[in-house]
Amino acid sequence: MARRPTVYDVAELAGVSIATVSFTFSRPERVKAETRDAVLAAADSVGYVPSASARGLARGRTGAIGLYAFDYLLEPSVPGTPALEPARATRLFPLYSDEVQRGVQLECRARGLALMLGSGRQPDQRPAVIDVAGRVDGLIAFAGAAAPASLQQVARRIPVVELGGLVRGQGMHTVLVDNGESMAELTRHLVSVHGIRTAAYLGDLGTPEFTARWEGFERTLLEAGLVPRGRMASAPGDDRSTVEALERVLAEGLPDAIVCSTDQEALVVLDELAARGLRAPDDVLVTGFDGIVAASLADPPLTTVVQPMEHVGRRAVEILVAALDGEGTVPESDVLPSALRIGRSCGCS
Amino acid sequence: MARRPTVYDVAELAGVSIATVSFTFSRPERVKAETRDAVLAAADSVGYVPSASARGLARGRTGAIGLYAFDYLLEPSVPGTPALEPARATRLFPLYSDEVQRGVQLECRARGLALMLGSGRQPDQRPAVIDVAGRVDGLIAFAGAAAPASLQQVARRIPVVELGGLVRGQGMHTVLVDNGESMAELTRHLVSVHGIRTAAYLGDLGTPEFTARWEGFERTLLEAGLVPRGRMASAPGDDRSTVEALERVLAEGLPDAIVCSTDQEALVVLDELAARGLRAPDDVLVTGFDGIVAASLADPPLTTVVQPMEHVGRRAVEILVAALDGEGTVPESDVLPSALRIGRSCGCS
DNA sequence: CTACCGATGTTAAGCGCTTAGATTCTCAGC
DNA sequence: GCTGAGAATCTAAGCGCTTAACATCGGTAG
Repeated sequence: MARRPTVYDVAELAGVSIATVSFTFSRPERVKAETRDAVLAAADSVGYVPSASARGLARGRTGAIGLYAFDYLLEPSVPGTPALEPARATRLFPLYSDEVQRGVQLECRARGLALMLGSGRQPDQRPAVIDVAGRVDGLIAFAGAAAPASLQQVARRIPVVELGGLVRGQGMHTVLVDNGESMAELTRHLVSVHGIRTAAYLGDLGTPEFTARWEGFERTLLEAGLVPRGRMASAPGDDRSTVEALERVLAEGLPDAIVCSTDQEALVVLDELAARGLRAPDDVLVTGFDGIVAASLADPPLTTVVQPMEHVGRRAVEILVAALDGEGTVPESDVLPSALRIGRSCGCS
Repeated sequence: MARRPTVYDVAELAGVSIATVSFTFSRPERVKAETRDAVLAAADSVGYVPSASARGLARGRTGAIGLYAFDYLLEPSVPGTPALEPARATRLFPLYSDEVQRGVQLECRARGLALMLGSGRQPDQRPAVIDVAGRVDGLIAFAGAAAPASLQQVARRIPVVELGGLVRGQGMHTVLVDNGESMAELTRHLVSVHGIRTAAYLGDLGTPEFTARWEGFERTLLEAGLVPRGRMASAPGDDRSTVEALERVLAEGLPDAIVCSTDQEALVVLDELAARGLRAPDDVLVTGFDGIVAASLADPPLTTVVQPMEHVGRRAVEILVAALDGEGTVPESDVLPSALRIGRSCGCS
């Protein structure tokens, strides 16, 4: 590549100072029309591409926001392999985070913001989230994707939205649904409509959202005078852990219902049950949480709580922008509505 | 926000020069272990987040690559609206570009690269692709998303992969499938298996890929001794144009088959046919191209050409990285395999 | 004719980091 | 104790852009 042309090259060619070149782009009204045209012509002719690094350094802001996500650790699908049919393909994509990311993207587009994507796979030792944070004016992170301490450190400098996180201090915000109440509603459905007496729960407590789901489940059963079986540790995206959790559940004897903390886990459960000749809802009721595409494509379709994923993403961007614009009243925490979606996995027709 | 701490702050606190701070992060082996620890401790204590702008400016590279995509112009889905069922929801997401983007993302993650997303919605007047280009070390763009001239300008400075584009000059690369042959194969299927005599084509010629598809279709019909009806202009994502194209087709009389340049258009065609009391494949055969999720969820499932979308994205990143590493032999153009997928919309069982 | 003004440009001082090259330390070898 | 070679660290010159502050140039009002 040839050396990148800079403002100096453009200025020289146009016969003006570099300040004028800069003003031509940033505040055209301060430059006489003909001068402006000359500068633009010069810029075109040398192929001027302004350096965002230099601009960011000089201005103190980059004009981009960052999204820090999990590291999926997916092995690449093998080329030449026949494409999966949709019920399978959608197990991998789009998942919860993909739908949220889409909302972030759409909102960034609408606002003319560039979006920087990062995740945990950086080869170096320093926390990768710091790396992303250094590039942007505001950061959105999925709870659990970055160490809370790193996030708090970042929040001291730029506004941070931790999706599904707790607000712990200045500069931190969160967007989520009422996980506890949503899970409670789902559980009440199982109790009052389907009359379950025993229910197992699969999921972990890695983030505040997950904790709230478990608590909503537990609370509801207790309120109904039922005794929840303990929680079996299982993590979305880690099928192994889910299978093991299910095995432990089955070892205790088949409950009336298996409530999972996410759709992803519930889908694994459906598969594993099938592998053992068991079927939902005939042998046991199964439910999920999130409302991902694959949930409705499953057989039977999952009964689940649908999160407004696109809006979670959009709202996060809105909050960031508000915080960056220095609006006084940026909410720390924003709770969006979710909706119970009845499929057939809970025994409804 | 407090003023961001800089290397100077860290250096002062650790009692070293800024150079040492810098080396601590970039070449730790050049710094004595205890000094290093002191610097890291100081960095932690002040909450140091290195500025990527400054680093990028000093180093001459940013460590990020860019993806420049279409501007969907989607209106936000209204919160509180009941979620669409999957056959509908997947009409909006994930589409071709989303699947490709996913490949780009996965490959970037695997390589520890940050990914900058941009699209045409920037409020200012200068070409938005230039803006993205200024932020990254290499750029991937969907053909048709950015003006060819802008892309060529960018390619003079950083490597560019135009997905589905033509290579026009130094620094430009492309990744695509053999669109002409794939479409020909699809068309041959219609001719030889289903014995069609007349076929209409819906699509535009906006990019080299689209042109190749049309040519593959036209050529195959001619080879079979059939006379292609003319091409009706229609664009994916612009349903209005597709509906109008279909109306023009119907005005000429129902052909045996309607071949669409993309799945998105074919799905609109299925809908519109249904609205007129017509049904594929009974009344007319319909085919698509791309292999998006919605294509298999349609009723009837679309017969289509499946592109290796994830791999298109991955390959683009690989090419960029190779070009950035200055490897001698970076292919200008990379043709990936595609596969015919028979659904029921072509009349197969 | 002078003083003043707005419009248009220019000068120059950074922004926070990297990195040649210079300097200082440390310590083995004599 | 002295020397020399690395090792460790520092000095200082940018990287390309923005922008406050200042200069210039008609034109106007008094």
